[in-house]
Amino acid sequence: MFEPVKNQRVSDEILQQIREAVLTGKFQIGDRLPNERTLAEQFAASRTSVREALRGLEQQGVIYTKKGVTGGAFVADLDHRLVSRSFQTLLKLRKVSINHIAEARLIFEPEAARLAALRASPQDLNELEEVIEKMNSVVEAGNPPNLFDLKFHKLVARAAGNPILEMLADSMLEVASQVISDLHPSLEVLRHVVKRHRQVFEAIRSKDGDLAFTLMSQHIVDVQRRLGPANGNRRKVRSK
Amino acid sequence: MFEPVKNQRVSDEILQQIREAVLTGKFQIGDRLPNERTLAEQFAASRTSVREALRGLEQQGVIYTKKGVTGGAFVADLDHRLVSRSFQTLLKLRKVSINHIAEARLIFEPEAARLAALRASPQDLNELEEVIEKMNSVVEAGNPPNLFDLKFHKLVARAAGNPILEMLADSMLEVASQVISDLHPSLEVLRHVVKRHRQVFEAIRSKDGDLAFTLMSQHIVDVQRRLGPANGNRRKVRSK
DNA sequence: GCTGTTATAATTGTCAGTCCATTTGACCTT
DNA sequence: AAGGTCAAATGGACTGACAATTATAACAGC
Repeated sequence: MFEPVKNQRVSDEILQQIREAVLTGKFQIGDRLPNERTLAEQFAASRTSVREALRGLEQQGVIYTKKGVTGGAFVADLDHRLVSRSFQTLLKLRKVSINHIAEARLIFEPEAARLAALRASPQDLNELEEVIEKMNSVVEAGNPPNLFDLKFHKLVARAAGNPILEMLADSMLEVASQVISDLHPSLEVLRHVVKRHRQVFEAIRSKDGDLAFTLMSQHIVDVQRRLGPANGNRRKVRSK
Repeated sequence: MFEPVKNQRVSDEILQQIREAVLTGKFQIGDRLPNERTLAEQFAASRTSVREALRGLEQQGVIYTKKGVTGGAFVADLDHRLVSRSFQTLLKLRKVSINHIAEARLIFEPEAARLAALRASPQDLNELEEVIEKMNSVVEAGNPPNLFDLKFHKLVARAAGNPILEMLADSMLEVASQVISDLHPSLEVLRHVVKRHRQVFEAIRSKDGDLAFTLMSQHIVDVQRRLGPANGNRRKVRSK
């Protein structure tokens, strides 16, 4: 019924005002905010409070800061990573199991592959191919290819042209990859993964959405099956 | 090739360390962190830097602070609201459209319904039924039922037994529902929604996953079709 | 014995001021 | 020209002090 009269910290009030100014376009992407001392003066507050506000905005991804004479606080170009980061924190803190992630991936990634087949730009295709080849050479050199494996899946999600799918992929893969890389898969397994990536890529390139969907599905189930023995209770559902 | 030797702010280093400690469970939800002066001492840094770190963690939703003698920084029980908020920020900045949300819903909600049919507990079923009836009476009384509509979809996601789906539903639906409620749907439309919810519920209760999937799919497409005319540029892809 | 009031201590919140570090561009020297 | 030096602007860090808030303990009055 009644609102708290005034309880906010000074730094919160400042944060709010700057955030609003940025969100309503009073500052454009890349614009530099007034320097800390000026802001403190304008808000009739101490530099300390201004700085605390700026740290908060930085964490929100709204601004970034640079040092030096040309430095200052600049308006950042917000993208889906903003959501990704908070979602990741949530996943980590809530200790979501690897099985839950696998299940969610199995829902999203095949659809992402299907959409990618319909929407991928030439540049998307180039990047996909490039990352597959990189993974291949790293694998053949006997090194762990986690990063490129990850990147492939992220690129597919990006090619799907829906930032929500992209942010989902980013969040879940980031969390899952830590677990997966701990398994130290064999050379044979890794070669198979590369092969699968190539197949998915070909399906996307030839705009065969259904095929891309199916292949991605199989790929994820494959990898998941390999993880399976390590943690028992997967796929007990679906059997119906 | 070479990494930057050391560039981080003191406050960032502190933020990182505390965040890690919380994420790895060294501090449990509700635990109180040492007070600012102690932290400053432990990190061999000033209180200012510690405070900047705390402001950052607060924005991440990892901690919250209270004043007074029993006050301090406490590990927060992170929930979806943070993700929702960043979602809404992106929506405001038009980095995400309502169509993207619709597309994502169409991917995961039917699957959630299928899983719910297989996994829903008796209590889930009770709650689902209850919320449908509530929505029905609100609709018949001529009031807007946004909250109960929302709740139904969230409950389905929860009944699916995968916290990731639940978090997603919580974050995305919040945003979607605002847009939908702005359309002030007619009594007729609302009655139809209630009917559809009942059908989905029946499918879940009778453990018919495929039926639940199909019905939920249709339901979302239905609602989406009604939104369609209001904002032109949906489905412009796919046509190729 | 209960109730309301008053100290008191712990803690965050805020401030002003100082100095340091980094970065860039202007100026100067060779 | 090339390279070095210096000055200025800016964020980064620290210090010490005080204010505001909150729970608890002690106390006074009835």
